[in-house]
Amino acid sequence: MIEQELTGYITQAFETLYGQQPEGVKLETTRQDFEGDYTFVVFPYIKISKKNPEQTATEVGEYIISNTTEVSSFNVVKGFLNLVIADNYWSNFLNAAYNNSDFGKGIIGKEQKVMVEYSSPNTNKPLHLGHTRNNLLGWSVSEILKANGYDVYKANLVNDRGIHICKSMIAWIKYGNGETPETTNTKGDKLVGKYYVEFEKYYRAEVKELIANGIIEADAEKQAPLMIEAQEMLRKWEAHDEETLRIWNMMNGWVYKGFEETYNRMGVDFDNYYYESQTYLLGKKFVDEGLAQGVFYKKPDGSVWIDLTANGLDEKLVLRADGTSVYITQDLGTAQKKYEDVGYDKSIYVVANEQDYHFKVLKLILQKLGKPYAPGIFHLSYGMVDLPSGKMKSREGTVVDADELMDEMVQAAKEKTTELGKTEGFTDAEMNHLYNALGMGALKYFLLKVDPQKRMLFNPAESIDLHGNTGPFIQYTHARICSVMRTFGKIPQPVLVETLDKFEKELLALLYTWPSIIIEAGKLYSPAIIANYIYEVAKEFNRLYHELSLLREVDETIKNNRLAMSQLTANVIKQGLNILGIEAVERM
RNA sequence: GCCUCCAUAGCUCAGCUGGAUAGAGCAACGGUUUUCUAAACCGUAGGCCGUAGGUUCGAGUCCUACUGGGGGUACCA
Repeated sequence: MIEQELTGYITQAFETLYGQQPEGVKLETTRQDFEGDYTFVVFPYIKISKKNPEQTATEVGEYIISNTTEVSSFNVVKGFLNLVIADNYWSNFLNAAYNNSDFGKGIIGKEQKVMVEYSSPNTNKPLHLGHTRNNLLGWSVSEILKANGYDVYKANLVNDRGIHICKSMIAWIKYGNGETPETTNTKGDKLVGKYYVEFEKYYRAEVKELIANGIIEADAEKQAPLMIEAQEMLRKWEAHDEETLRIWNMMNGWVYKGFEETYNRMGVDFDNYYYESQTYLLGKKFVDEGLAQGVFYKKPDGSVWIDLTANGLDEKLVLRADGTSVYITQDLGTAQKKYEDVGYDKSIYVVANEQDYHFKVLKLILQKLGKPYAPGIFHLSYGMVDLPSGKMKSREGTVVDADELMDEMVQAAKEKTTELGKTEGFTDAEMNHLYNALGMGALKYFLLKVDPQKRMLFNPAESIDLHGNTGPFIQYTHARICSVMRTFGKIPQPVLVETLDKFEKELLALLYTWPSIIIEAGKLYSPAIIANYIYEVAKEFNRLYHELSLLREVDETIKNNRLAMSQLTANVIKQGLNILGIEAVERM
């Protein structure tokens, strides 16, 4: 990388000029308004030079000019030394990157296995906007890690047992009249979700009545007959009651079929599935292990705890007095199972930030138990999605359903495409494919361009916009380049040159950073970094496209180079879009 | 109460390990097409970076306090 070479030269310059090496020399990219590509800030080093900032910068600049070939000129503004990289350096880069089919691909993760758990839905209701962010994030982070050379396993931990499932089952038994997805022509997850809401409705009515009879709310919530029934059903489930298991299997089956459809449409997939109904028992052997090691302790009632107060946390229950496991017990077991399955070096959990405490505890317990895989555990904590109307609550039905959301986005893309009327010669199938690619592109980009850690606001009107910093804008830029290439009809070949136009140089300098962008996105597990970068690339290209001619350029060398860098731009955009799960269409 | 995350333009977001005059998109206003795709490009306007201190040659970025908001602190998952 050029930056390392430059820092080396700067260190050399100090050594020769002032007889001492500066520590930790850093370079930054020069701000737009100044001339130059890289900037060295001399303020921290004037102690070494014992000269004023301007003088120091000038001397270092002169040394670099006369001792290197990469830097063609420099200028000094106050204590800032701006270095201009020679045009032929960028020309060389174009040549090298253009002929390197692996350009952008990293090797940091070579020989390392990483498991990414995401989605992890409950099977009592359909997927909504929050899951959509989770799914897209998890899938995209997996792609980023692959691009960094990791061996990636995508895992889904299906939350298929518990009181919430029983609620849907009770409501279906009581009020369902034997309805099935087939008889009602409803997606399975939607049907089950409908009964979850039904349960809540009848249950609330019962609670209200009890309160009217003078019972306080907290007690009413426990005493309501429906709740007692649900708990009874959970006990039956744990006791392997045949009829309960039959209904449970049947209704979960409906849900899985529905989820599969949604996942397919969203373009996400999994390599390993884990079911909580199977993993909830796995944690129990940890309990014995922890007790034996003295990491856990038993209270008189028989419940098992871990004291984390020394780590600034609380005491945490790991096993109930009746011997049943809790959330954390199950997750301990699952972590172990995953490790046995793939032997991961890293294990990423894509789970909302409301679980921060849980994962802190999980990792800490595994560390205390001396598990070799504990240090590799990382909770990718992402922010919730808010609506302009406030928070989403599934029990109250104020959610944005994932399927409906996708429908709306695709519909909006269809309307816009029809309005622009550029799809002459498309078959109906191609047309539908395009609407889908654009609608999903808009949705995915909208959700992924925001830093995962931040909570975000989902404004439907804004998400449907296809201009500016959006997926379709980037897709458009790609399609535009493809169109030029179709007209050109050949594969352009770059030619080494000594001088470049300002726009060409800026585009090349931006493309030059692509490999480091992939590395950074991998370190931070952030698709947003990829999204913002390809947006910059698209904007920079559109600027060049507007200012300079490609096919109309008369100088053959310049024309070839411009086309080659256009092609390289398209390649980078395509790679970036694909990492986000967005299709790079060739016509739109 | 305690813990934790967040606060940047009217709105949605960038701003890398502290560096020069804080950047985009949307919305508003104005301009660019005798066609290499205008889903584009250019311009105008819009900011005491929540408040107050501190560290530093230098702070949106680091530290402290405060204000406002989210989440957590369950023998729910």
